[in-house]
Amino acid sequence: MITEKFIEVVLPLPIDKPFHYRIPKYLENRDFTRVRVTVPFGRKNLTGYSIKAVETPGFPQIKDIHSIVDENRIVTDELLELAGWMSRNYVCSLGEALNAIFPVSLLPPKRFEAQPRAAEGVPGAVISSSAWPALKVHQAAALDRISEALETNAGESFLLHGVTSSGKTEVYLSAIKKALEKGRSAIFLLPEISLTPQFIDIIQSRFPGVVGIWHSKLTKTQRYDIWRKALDGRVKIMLGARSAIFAPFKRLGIIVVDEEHEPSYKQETRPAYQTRDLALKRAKLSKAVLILGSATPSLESFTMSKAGEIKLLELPERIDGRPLPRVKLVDLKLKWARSKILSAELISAITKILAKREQAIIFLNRRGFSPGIMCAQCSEVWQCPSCSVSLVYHKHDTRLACHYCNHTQAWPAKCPSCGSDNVSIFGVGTQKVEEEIKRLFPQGRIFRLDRDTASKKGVYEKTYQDFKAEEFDILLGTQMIAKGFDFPRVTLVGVIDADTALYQPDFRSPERTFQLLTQVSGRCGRSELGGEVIIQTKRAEHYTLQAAKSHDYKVFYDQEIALRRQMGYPPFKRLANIKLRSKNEEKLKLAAEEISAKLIKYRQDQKKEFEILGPTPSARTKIQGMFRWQILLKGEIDALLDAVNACCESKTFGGAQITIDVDPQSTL
DNA sequence: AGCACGCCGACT
DNA sequence: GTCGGCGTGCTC
Repeated sequence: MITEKFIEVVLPLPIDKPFHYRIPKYLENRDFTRVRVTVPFGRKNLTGYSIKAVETPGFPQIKDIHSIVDENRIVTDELLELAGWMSRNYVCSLGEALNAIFPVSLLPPKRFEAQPRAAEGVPGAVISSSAWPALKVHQAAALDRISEALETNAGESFLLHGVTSSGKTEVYLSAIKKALEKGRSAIFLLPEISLTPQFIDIIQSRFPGVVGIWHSKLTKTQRYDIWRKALDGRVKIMLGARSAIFAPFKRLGIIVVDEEHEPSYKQETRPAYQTRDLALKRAKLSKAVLILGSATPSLESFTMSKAGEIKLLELPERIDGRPLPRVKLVDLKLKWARSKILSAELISAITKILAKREQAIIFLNRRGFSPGIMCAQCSEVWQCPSCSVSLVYHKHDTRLACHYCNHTQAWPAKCPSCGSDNVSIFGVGTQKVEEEIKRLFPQGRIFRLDRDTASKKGVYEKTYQDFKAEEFDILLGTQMIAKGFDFPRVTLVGVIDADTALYQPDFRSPERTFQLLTQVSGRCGRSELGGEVIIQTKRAEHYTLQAAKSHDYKVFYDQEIALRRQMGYPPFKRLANIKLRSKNEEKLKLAAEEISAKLIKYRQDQKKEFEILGPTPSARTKIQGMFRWQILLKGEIDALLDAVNACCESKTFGGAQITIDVDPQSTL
């Protein structure tokens, strides 16, 4: 009798169990372990991962495998372990984790031709000898420490803390060069917005022919081509946003996570991983060196460096030796002069730079004209009908717009609740600031860059070029002007309102505000012209603003970490947010209460320790017609994961959809 | 995740 | 009488 062979396959579905298939006779001498296979599942075919061979089928009605996708084993021990870690830590199935690492969308295109493999490990062969500037003393010291770690091969991790323009990039590039000289590969992660053509040019000129650029606009064929080249060694450096952490290198030597504090490193969709933590885990597994770099490290990373889990490397000086710009906090509790938006100090600073033919960047983290519309009679505030947020008045089309969905409506002639026609706007958005600057400085040339003006393709790049060419004097905008822009003639940065970001009801608000203020401040004083930053606030005494004023990360860290400890927030305790959504508000509330009761019972029965905060309606109770509630768990990570696994096993509950966010970026 | 099956409300 | 809502359960 012929013995049949079976394999265990995990599928990219939220089902945490393997399925069994028979290996058909014509495929019986192929190696099936750790390759992608296409299998019949229900009434269609799915591509999954064959994990191991099994002798007996675990199911009576077993089906045959349809086909094999990969010629050779792709799922290495390291990456299988990484997938297992993701599955537990981000509460997803093994198949979902594997699908993040080896996407089933990365299938060989129909017309894909295999190319010859590159000779691996030719030291120095792929590195350009020109254009490598000499390192300054702090940079060289940091590089020495990293080079040592590359030698010892112990999977060491570093936090490279360097002020704006301290030359972190040259340290990264030199460290990558060392890794490549040892025949190993490199992953270089950036927040999506920092992946600019200028930076791509630099890295490609230093490492000609071996850099793979991994970004969201690649076609399927380009994506597969780069991935394939990384797999067989023709690409040695993968440069990209968070998903580049999964580059399939077999001899990974170094991982760089630049701007490691950036919230975009947290994936918001399933599996909701934190790239930074994944990088730490992958570096350990591959015995690779990890460099986390930032001018304003996340509280998590800096705390790890204090505990010695990662080594702190510091670049305390600007590369050009120039001082950081002078920061002035303008207290808005004091009298207004000629404007209700711009303080006398900011007006006089703008006047000066216009006279000197220099440039200014004005920052406000809110687009639109006015973020609130209120009835003066009965205080009714206009909200989006499908999202529980205020509508924002946009002056150019005199409409009210929701910033969470695409709803817009006409300006209300009368208040729907009291009939009064005394409807007024309050608050300030970028459009209103633009109007105000134009009123005060009719001679000044100003451009506003926010999601409304930059929605068309090429506007962002053109604005950059035009501002650089001094086609206008004042660049006004939101978050998107805070990062990466380097203009030598910008000598003034104005922050219209530091308070809204600071007083968001979220535990990370001070951290985000400090990071943002440090970042926008870094936009000026980048040349011999010097620079000044003016921050408008009603809370000038706040430690976050005081620390931003003195450019002192450590002062900020000490204050903020004391609060985190006192309140039991990360990194001292961890969070897991159980998010529930439903169209039916009543059912949602009941489901949330029932899950909460289950959690309380579990905690009692198992004698576990963690806090259960809620259930409560989420800060934005309704988004696009869906009501949202949440239960926030706080405690040791293992206790949280066990509790979530025990109490929220199904994806729906009482008509509500459940998603679990481990280490949420924000609790809003 | 899909997709089928199944059981209750308002329509030609 | 049926069309269709979404609640539940299954997929090797």
